[in-house]
Amino acid sequence: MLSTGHYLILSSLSRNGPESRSELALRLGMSKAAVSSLVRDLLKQEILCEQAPVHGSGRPSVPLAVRAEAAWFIGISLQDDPAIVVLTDLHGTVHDRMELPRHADLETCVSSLCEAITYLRRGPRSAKVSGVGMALPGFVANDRQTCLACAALGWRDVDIGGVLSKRTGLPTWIENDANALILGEQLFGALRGSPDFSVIFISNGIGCANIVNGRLLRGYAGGAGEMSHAPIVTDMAHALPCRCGNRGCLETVASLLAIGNAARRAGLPGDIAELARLAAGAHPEALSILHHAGASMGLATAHLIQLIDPSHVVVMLDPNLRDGIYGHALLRETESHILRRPASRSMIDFRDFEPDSFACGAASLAARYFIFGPDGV
Amino acid sequence: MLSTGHYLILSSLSRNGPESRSELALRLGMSKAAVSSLVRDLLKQEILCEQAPVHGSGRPSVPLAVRAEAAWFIGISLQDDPAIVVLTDLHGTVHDRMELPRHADLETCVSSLCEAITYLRRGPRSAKVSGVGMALPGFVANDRQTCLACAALGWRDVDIGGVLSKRTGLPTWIENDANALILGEQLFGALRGSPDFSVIFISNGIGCANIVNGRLLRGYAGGAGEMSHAPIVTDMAHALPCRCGNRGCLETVASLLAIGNAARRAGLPGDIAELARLAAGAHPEALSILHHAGASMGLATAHLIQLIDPSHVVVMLDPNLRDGIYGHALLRETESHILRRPASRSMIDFRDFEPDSFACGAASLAARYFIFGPDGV
DNA sequence: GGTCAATATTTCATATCATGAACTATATTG
DNA sequence: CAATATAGTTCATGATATGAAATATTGACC
Repeated sequence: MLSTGHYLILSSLSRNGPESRSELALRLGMSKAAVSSLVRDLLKQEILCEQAPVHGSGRPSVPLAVRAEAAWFIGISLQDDPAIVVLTDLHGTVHDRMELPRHADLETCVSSLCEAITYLRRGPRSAKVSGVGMALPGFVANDRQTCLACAALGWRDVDIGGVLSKRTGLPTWIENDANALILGEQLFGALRGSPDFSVIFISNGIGCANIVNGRLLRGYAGGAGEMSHAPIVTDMAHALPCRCGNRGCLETVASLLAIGNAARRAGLPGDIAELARLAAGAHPEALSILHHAGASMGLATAHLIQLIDPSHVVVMLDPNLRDGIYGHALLRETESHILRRPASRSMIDFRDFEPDSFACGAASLAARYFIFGPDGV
Repeated sequence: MLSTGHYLILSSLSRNGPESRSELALRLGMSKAAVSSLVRDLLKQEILCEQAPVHGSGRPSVPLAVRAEAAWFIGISLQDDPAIVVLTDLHGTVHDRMELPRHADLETCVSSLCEAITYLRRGPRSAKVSGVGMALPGFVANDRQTCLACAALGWRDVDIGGVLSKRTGLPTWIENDANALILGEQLFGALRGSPDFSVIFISNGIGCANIVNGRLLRGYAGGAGEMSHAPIVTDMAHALPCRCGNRGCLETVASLLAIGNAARRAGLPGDIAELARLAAGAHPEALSILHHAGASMGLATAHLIQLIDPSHVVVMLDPNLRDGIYGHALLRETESHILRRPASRSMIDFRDFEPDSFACGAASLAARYFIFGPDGV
């Protein structure tokens, strides 16, 4: 069994990349003796490995790294249809994947997922698969087991975590899709280790999550990051009703669904790629719709930046939108509404929608437990 | 010297109020033996005291409490002119206070403050004064010593903490005014121990700070909570220029200064109390100005709630505004733009502006160190 | 090539700290 | 008064981190 000390080492190596025993001791404020002994255990258990020595003056230091093959994880995304199930290693690399229809019926859903999991666990790795994570578009209880509400699947108070855990015999964690995404980014992604950043994704809906002080910002009722229903259109003459009951929410103008609807209302094609092509050809209505959507998104992003002050905002969206007037309006509107920062670089990183992002984030939920331990250092 | 264990006990008692040794052991997950021994030390050092036994069945339990007189703190507010200096005990009760002119000149400012501190430290308490905290309207560096920028005082990169510390011989912490306010509320106030809440104050400027996951949300560059420059007026025909260089910021419509300016532009008195009186008498222009200001404040508050999801939002403002159309518009606009929560109670707590709030918050910065220890448990 | 200085890592006796079990203390209840 | 229940203490024990000294492994310099 691993102790708190072991987990400290593991999480530091995972966050900060390979480091020698001496560097670890310095960073963690522990004695070299303690680190040495803890590392010995982790090497014996083949969780860490030694890398090629680094030569300086004096005895070379031996960087220690987390072994990718030390543990494997299953990640499930119900964010969209089809559902995606992946098998990742401890570095978040996907080694195998499956797509299957997303079933709303709990029993059908669980059986098809379990079948996929059994398939992905085949072979010698089986014993080292350490947990399952699931991302879904909805609210999840604090126990990270129960889905409190999921409009897309029609679920209410569904103990999907408990059921999966019982059927697979593996510990299981459930998360909201945006939260899973940012937790994956924090553990595996380019922004690994950054203590303050945000992720926004724009698809049929709009999702947002924030890491602050190195931890996920959940809020009092788990509703933090609900950018999607930010009151953006305040001119009530133009505010559209939203499914949440209010009017003028961000998602009524800036989501793919909203853009498609607006286009159809104007007699244009509802398909995003086609609409973007029209806009690129200077079609005035298409330009207007996409500009309004992008600027609204930018305004909401400015609110986010002013309130939360992240170091980066990762924005995942369709390349057609990113490269056209939507992306341009988003950037311009954001930057014109935030206080000038000393670093003049843009803090917005566009990123393509990659199909496995959510499933990877889901797998990271289980990996997190392996790396940070039961107390979540 | 106190160990981590001692600070665990101290912070638990401070957060959760008096508890017996057994209750502490349960809450902190420590053995009764450990708690017993740690408490013994703290009693001997007169940091804790035993309260009257509570009788149940079996041996009565002895609640332990933090002794208010165990330590004293100096709190300085430069939030407004005059500056305020208070002496508080470990419970945040003000025992003595002084007001003095707020000097922009560093040397004059420091000398007058030191004089006040010397005066407040007179008498037998002197030895138990453990630290100094200061709140000022500006940006503070991460070391909590240097004021990076303060428009009201014209300061830039002023090591006010270092100077005060050297002159008084006491450890000193500097904070932004809103941050000091919320940290005081977290340590001493009614919301003590709540892990997710926000504080907004409305005076000549607008300040905001948030506690999330039990910690202050500072953001990447210390700029979190900058609600004051949230882009609220998006209709550029009506957006007023703001001192930050943008247009339509919240503070150009909702701050006392902005309200006064708007009133004067309309040929009305700039004084808030008088304006409120006119509005109460149904003066249409006064009503319009105050409604617009309050609704703007409410819109920004809705953004805050949607993004951060606090359990409470404490709003400190002039009673004249709270009880009139401003407060009403603020509440209505906020509630009409947030997702319905299961608990239908309002999450907004109005509170009067009390003159010593900021100085008390400042004192809490030093008290925090005494209670949580150097590692800030 | 040999020696020295520099740095990394390990060893080990020791100090610290929390624990569990047994014990003591002090109440209520009948 | 005995039985019962809960609070708090004592103490031997075990786990864990520590500091200092020893060992290991290199580059630099003569």
